[in-house]
Amino acid sequence: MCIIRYYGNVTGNIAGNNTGIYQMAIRKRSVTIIDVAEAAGVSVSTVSRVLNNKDDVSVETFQRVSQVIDELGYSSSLAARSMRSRKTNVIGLVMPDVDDPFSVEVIRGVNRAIVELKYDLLIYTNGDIPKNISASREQHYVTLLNSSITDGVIIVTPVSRRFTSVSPVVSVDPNIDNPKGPAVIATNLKGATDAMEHLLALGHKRIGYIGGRTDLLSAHLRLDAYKRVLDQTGIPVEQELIMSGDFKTETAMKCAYQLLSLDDPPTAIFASNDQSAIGVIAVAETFGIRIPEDLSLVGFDNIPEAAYLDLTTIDQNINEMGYVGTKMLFNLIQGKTLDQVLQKIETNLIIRGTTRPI
Amino acid sequence: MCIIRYYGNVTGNIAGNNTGIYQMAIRKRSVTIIDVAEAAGVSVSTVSRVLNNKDDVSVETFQRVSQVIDELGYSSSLAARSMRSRKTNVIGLVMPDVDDPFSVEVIRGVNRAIVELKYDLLIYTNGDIPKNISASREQHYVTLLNSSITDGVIIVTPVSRRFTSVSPVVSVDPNIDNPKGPAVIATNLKGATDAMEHLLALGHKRIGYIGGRTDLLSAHLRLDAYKRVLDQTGIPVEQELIMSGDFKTETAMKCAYQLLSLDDPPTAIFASNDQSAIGVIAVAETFGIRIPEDLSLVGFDNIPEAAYLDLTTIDQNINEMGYVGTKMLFNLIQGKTLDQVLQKIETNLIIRGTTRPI
DNA sequence: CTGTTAGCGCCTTCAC
DNA sequence: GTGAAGGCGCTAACAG
Repeated sequence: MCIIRYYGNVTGNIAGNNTGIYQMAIRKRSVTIIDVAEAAGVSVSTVSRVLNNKDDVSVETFQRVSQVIDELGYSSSLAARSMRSRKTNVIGLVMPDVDDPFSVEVIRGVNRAIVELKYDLLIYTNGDIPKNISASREQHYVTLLNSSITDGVIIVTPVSRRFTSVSPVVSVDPNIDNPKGPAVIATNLKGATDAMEHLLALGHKRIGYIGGRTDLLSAHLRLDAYKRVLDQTGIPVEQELIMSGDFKTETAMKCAYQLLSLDDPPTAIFASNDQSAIGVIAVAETFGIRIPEDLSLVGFDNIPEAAYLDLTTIDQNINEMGYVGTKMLFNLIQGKTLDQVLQKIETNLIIRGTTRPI
Repeated sequence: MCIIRYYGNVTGNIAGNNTGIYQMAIRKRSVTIIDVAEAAGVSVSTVSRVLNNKDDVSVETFQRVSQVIDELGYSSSLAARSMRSRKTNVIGLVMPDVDDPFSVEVIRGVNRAIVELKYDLLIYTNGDIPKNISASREQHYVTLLNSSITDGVIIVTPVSRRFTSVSPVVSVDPNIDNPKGPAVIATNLKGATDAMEHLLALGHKRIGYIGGRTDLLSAHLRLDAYKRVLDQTGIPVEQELIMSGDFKTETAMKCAYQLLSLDDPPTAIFASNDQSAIGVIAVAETFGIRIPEDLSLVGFDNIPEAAYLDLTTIDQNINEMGYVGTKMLFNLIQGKTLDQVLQKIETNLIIRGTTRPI
């Protein structure tokens, strides 16, 4: 008849767990739906109805329960809620690394969509996924969120081709050729081609290249474009002009150092991302090489810093990728079919001050 | 005897819910502990023991179960898990807005600590908390995470003085004078004082000020410092030199416009944050006013962009604030007592190229 | 319109 | 060393 609750009440507790002594009998707990029900003198299901704005509750009851909820500062447990109903109104974002301009831009784009769609956002990261990434770990994160607390997840630069999941999964900038699931993909080939053609149009013939992380598809595609464009123009591809970086400024500095130390140094450098380009700028300065007078430079990504540095680059619309991905996910959650399972986001050449005719 | 499962199996499902027709009988579900138990020919409790590394399981059983877990790609439901046991190994971060340099820096700091502590991070945001912030909403987010899926949460720039929560809560840069709970606080007064003294030391006497969001404590403290330093130096505080901004570049541009349009314009401007300083730079340019030749400029925060702009500013060590806050939270979760409930993070004056003697 | 009942997936006693 | 039973907080079906 009467529901017995074994737990003590704790408010404003800010210290750690004091389990150990009263382990079993007294345990901290927060206000539950039962507390609300008792206080309002109704059943739990009625409270649940109020919580979920069902319309089969009398106005009077609704108000009374609402008031009690307010007074008790009650807020339903996400865990319990999502265990019963598949609908949580939050979407998940699995990030390889939150400490990276690319990721931050994706977050911004996702966030923009979230606000529009009136969803909540849960970003999941273990801080250094990239260092030990694998398909199974990715699957783990997806399962963690999707089988529990989110209505769907967006995963950024995944290596997996497909995911097993109860709820929809959208990949943003997947790290494989032909993802099986819905994905937002960048046009790396076109972007890199544009960059190269821009340099060639300016009359550059000796063009250095600083590569990106070899485990990333985008890096390969950009290098492919570099080679292909040279090939098509009849300019020989020279190994000494191709450096292998890792998308980081520091490594790019070493690459730039090598390139600029060549007997016949390049008159232009295509850095496979903006952070690498930043490394080139730094090194060029120490060499007394002026940009763009002595050296033209093109980056890739168009991260916010690029504008400050007046860097010519390829805008990858990273923000838009997050935005579009979220919209796709939303449609899937709604049970709609996608017009485009693979959504391409166009790149744009942004000509700024680091390139000029030879 | 035999456990009957009413659900169908679905793998690699990427489309939306197809409930509606078989609503009750067939529902998508992921691999559960029961599936693992059946496949391994043991009971669920045994699987649970393996999952939690209990030592009362025979090596043989342990291995067999582990293998099945791998094969099935099973991963326990965060929701269900955290409903039974208080330990989830993930900490929560409640952000006012992920689309903001300050927030991004805090995330980076938290992330750094997370990696060290081998915890997982769940960042929660509804995208536009600042627009409708209130103590009750904050409490809502804290409860949402803490009563469910995290072992503790960090909340950034909260307005609440205290939180009711089962697990520990640490405030970072709280938006109130004397927070009741553990908090990491910036030394806004000292920082702003340093900025002003730097300008005075350079010989500036007419110093303009661009304020921040009036709902933020930090903005008030910085303004206080501005006035106090002038007072102590015997320079009259002039209202026409004090503009009220909102920490945003656009608004700061209007303020800068007004300041520079004065009959007797200031020779220096102290912008209450770097984003405001960026606005000043933009407007000064349109006025043909050179920085630092004609106008000295100091910002506050030292966001990454500040370095590119060669902006003299106050480094608030935002990153460190997130890091320290996370460490504090960790200690609380471990049940330890804090040496310092209020942890101050010192500010530093970073002199760059936007200030010089008058 | 409201209460009762039955689990969601998991962990934790308590038996054996 | 292992299994059975109960319940965490909640929602959804079914009665009334």
